[in-house]
Amino acid sequence: MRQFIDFDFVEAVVRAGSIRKAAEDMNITASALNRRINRFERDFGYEIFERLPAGMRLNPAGELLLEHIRRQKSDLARVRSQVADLSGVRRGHVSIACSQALMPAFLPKQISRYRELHPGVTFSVNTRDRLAAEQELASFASDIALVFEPKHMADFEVIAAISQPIHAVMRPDHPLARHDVIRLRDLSGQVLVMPPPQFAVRVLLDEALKQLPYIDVEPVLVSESFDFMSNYVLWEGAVSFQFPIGIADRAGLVTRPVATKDVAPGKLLLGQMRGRTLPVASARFVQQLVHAMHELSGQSRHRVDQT
Amino acid sequence: MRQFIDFDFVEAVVRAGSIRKAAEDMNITASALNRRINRFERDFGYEIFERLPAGMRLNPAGELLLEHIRRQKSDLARVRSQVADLSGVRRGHVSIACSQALMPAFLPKQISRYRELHPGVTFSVNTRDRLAAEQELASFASDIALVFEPKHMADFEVIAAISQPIHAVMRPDHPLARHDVIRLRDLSGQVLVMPPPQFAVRVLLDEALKQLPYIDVEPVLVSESFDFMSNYVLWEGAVSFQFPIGIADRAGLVTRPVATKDVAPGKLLLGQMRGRTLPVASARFVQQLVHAMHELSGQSRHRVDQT
DNA sequence: ACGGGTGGTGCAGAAAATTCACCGCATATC
DNA sequence: GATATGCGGTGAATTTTCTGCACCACCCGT
Repeated sequence: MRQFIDFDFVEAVVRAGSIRKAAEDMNITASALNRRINRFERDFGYEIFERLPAGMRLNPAGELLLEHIRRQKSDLARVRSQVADLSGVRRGHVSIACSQALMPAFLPKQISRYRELHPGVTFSVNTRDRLAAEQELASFASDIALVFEPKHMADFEVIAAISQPIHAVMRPDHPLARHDVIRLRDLSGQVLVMPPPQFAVRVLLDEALKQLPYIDVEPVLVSESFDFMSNYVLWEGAVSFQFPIGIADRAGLVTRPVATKDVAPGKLLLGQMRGRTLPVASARFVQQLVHAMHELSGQSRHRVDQT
Repeated sequence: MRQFIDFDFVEAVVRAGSIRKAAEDMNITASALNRRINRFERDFGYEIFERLPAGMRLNPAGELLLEHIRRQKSDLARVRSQVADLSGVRRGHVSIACSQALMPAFLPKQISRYRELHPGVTFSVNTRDRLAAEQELASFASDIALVFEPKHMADFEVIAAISQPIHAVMRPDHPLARHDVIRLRDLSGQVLVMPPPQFAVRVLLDEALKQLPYIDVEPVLVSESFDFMSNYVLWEGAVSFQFPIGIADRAGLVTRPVATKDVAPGKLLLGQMRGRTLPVASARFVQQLVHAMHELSGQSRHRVDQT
């Protein structure tokens, strides 16, 4: 879009930190960029950059403006997507920030199902922790987020939530595999594999273990990758943990729920930027996700009731 | 702002209905305007105008885009006002759509008081009925609305509300002037002056009169102008009606409240476009209005309690 | 058939943006 | 303390973009 070229230049300067670097990024002379920025500030009525010897930094006014620019662009994208929908083209792009557990099965399945209906829609999916996901929503870098136990920030609007009891992952020949439900005390003395302390699975486990200080449970292996942890369990007869939504059916591994009276279930939250109107494609996909989550929630509740 | 020139041109074409007329309005050649519009549509990716033999009309995509343009401009104005506030300039503009009753005393007083603190802030005030006021909010033509008994539409967000018992307006020598409170039955046989049926005062009176069909009350004079009605009462010994907020102290006229058990009081509502973040100047003025309305409500309630 | 309205186009000249060459300045570096 | 490097800013020439003019094809009501 021709009109937002000045906005683009402002953003480039913010990113690069100096006019000369930004000019190089944008394939333009520093001189020309300098003039554009100065003219823009004159038009806008206020300076938006601090001129430091080392380069340019946004001042508070600039921060406000940058926020406006981002909101504005995002809104235009929404309008364009609605217009596309109007002419029956069904195009668009959906960007998602989510936690690891959605990667093995849930999101691939949902996205492929959605693309069967609307092949014109493209996706970007990135793993982000609770905090990073929320920041991406706030900066309009992602449309929707799907994370466990996010710190509830003001800008995070929860669209749907489901409860996910933690499951233990092990080989079929593991002694605990005979249990239908794993109690916390069963873990005493077992070889355990866990994610680092800030991960939702670990937070919930640690919280529960604080109640039973006499039990000896220390992970022998800590990793940020659930994929790696699952693979490791195949080799040493160890026990790993994961939310059921993150468990891909894999030969050689079985999963057993951990009793929810021992360990509180994790909350998976689907969220967006508060007050934002999502583009058509994203809004549709959110609808599908909400539906899928409700189904899942019904199933898991059913399973829990059986135990 | 340099960047929104294309938006301005689009709006001009929408207003004028044809490129040639719009070109004249914008002091530019039709040829140049035509190119701009075509280039814009090419950049945007979709046609936004229908080319008719008679001229140009927005298509649905264009409607969507126009809405975006308006929202966008309004948001930029808000950002600019916030920035101005940041640098301590205290500038800005407040546009108000309100009913007649606010014109004689309330708004002049409030605006002058506000401008004593912030002389840099300018105002525009227009009388609008309930429906038109809400439409102005929705199209961002007005920041705030102050109307009686608006039809509650989805986009109208009520910020504050006060109750206003209807008052009768008459000369001091009128027989009813001896009463402290006017009962509905007292009006029987009097010479009455009323606004047309859609006005809030009239709606409330008609509603009350339906309960007492045996009373003979028909206005001898109907006018849309409360100012005119008040003036007329000075000449013929008639009775007119108005909300107390709309009554300017005027020599030769007295007002008496109509008993609220006979006629329901009117509701004066202060509102804005739902979900919108108002510019700093408007937001401040709204705060002042809310305060003033609360004070007024306290007074009137006090007065009502006395009766 | 006509006159007045519409949007659209080729081309020459006007206007605006970009480039290139510099300047002054503050900060690192030796 | 001299030097080198990076920064933002400016003047003049050049390139790109845009505008204005004349004109076309079209539709409509008379």
